[in-house]
Amino acid sequence: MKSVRISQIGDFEDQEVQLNGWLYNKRSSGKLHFLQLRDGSGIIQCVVFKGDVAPEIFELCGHVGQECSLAVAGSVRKDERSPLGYELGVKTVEVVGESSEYPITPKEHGVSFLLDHRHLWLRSSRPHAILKIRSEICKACRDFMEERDFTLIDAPIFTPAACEGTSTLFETDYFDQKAFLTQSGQLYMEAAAMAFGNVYCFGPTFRAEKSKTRRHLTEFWMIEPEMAFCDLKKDMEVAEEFVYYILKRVLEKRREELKVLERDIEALEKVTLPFPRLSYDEAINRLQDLGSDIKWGTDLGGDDETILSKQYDSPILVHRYPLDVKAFYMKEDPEDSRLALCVDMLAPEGYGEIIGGGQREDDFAILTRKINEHELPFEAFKWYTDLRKYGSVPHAGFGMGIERVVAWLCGLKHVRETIPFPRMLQRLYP
RNA sequence: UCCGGCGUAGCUCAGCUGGCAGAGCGGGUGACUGUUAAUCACUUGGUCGUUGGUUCAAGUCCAACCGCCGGAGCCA
Repeated sequence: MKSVRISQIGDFEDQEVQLNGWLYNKRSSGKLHFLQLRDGSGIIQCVVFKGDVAPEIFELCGHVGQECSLAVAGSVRKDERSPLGYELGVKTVEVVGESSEYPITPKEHGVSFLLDHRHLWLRSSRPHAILKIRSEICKACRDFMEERDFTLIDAPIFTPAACEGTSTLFETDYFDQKAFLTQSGQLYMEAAAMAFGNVYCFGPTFRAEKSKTRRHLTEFWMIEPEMAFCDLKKDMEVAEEFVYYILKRVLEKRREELKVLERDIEALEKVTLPFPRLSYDEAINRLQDLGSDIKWGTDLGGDDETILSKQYDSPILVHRYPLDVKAFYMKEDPEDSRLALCVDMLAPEGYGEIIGGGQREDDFAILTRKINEHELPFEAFKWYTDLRKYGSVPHAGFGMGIERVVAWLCGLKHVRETIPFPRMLQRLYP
C-alpha cells in the first residue's frame, strides 16, 4: 500500500493509503475513536469505527498515548466537518513506538517548562508554524542573493579578535592561543567583496552580552551582504528591496502558518516600497516632538525605536548616526564630520532594529587612526587594513538578524521562539 | 551588572489577619456511534525552591542563598 504525506492526501480521495506519523490528540465516543495524526506536513483525523476493524485493533486505539508513533492504513474520504477537508476511515493500525505520559499536554504551559522541553515542543503547531516560516525566510534570503548575482562566501566562526570590541565575545582555547567565536562576518566579507564584487555570508554569530531582553540571543543567525563600488544610498536601496522581497515571499507561501500564529496579516500587507528614510537628526527631532527626552549624540534606546517605528506602516531607514556611537569601520560623512555613513532599519509595530549597516571606511590612514582611537590591537587587524592598501574602493553592506525578522513577520513577542534551540543568558539546554 | 516580580501535585495555579495541603488539566479505570483543547463518573498524585530564624504552631512572618520571569543598558 502507498505511503503518503498528509499534505498530499487530497490526491488520494477514495483510495487506500498508509499514513506514518505521531498521535497529536485522541478522542473517544463509545464505538468510535478519533485519532489526530500528525506527520510534519499536516494533521488529519483518523476515524476508527468498532465495526470496521479487528477487536484487538479497536482495543489498542483506546490505549495509545499522546505522541505514540503509528502506521495507519485506511481509505481517504472527503468530509466537510474536517478542517483539512479529508479524514481517514481506518482499517488497520500499527504501533511503531510507544509513548506514555507525554509532558506537553494540549493545555497551557509556562515558558520555562516549554523551553526545558524544546526537543518535544517542536512537535506542537505553534513552533511548527514559526519554524516553517523561518525556513521560508532563509530560502527567500538565498534566492534574493542568487538573483542579484551575490556570491556566497562563508565567514569563519573562530576569529582572532573582535570586530566591535572584546567585551561581548565568547573566548575559547585554540591550541596554544586564544580564539573568539565570531560576532560578525563583515570584515571577511569586505575582503571577499574585493575579490568577487557582491558577496554575502549567512551563518550563526555569537555575543556574550549579558542582556536579558525579548530581542537578544547569545547565538543568532545573520545574513551579511557586502558590495564593492557601493555607497550608502545604494546600500539602503538593496536593504529595503531585500526585506520587501522576504516579506512578499512569506505572504505568498506561508499564509496558513501566519493564520496558525494569529498574525495580523493586514499590518504586513500595508508595507510598501520605498521605505521612509529619516536622518538621525530628523529622528531626534521627531522623538523630541513625541515627548522623548533623548539628546543628540546618544544612540537610540529600545523605547525610542519603538516610538519611532510605530509612526509608520513600513520599516524605516534611520541613517547618519553620530560617528562616536558607532563602530570603528564606519565611514565618516564627507558633508558632516560628526556623522557616520551608516543605516539602521527599524521594523514596524515596535519590533525595532532588524538591520544595521553602512558604508565602510576605505582610506588606509583614517582607518588606522580609528583602530588606535578605539584601542583595538592593530596586529589583529593588519590584514583588514591591507584591503585599503591594494586597490581600495568605496564599499558598503549590512547585517540582518534572522531571528528578529522572523519575530516581526510572525508577530512574536520574544525571539526565543524563532530559532529551533535558543541559546540565552540562562539557557544552554536542551 | 542594575531595578521589579515569582518559586505549592507531571502542568497551570489558588491557599485571606500563622491553626488538618486544594482546584482544573494530565495519568489510570469505566460510560457513550461524530468528537474537535469532547463530555460524564470514579481514582491516582506533594521534600510547599534551599538553609537558618521567630513562634505552642510556618506554605503563610523574617534573613541569606539558589533558580526562573519581566524590564534597563548593549546590540542584530
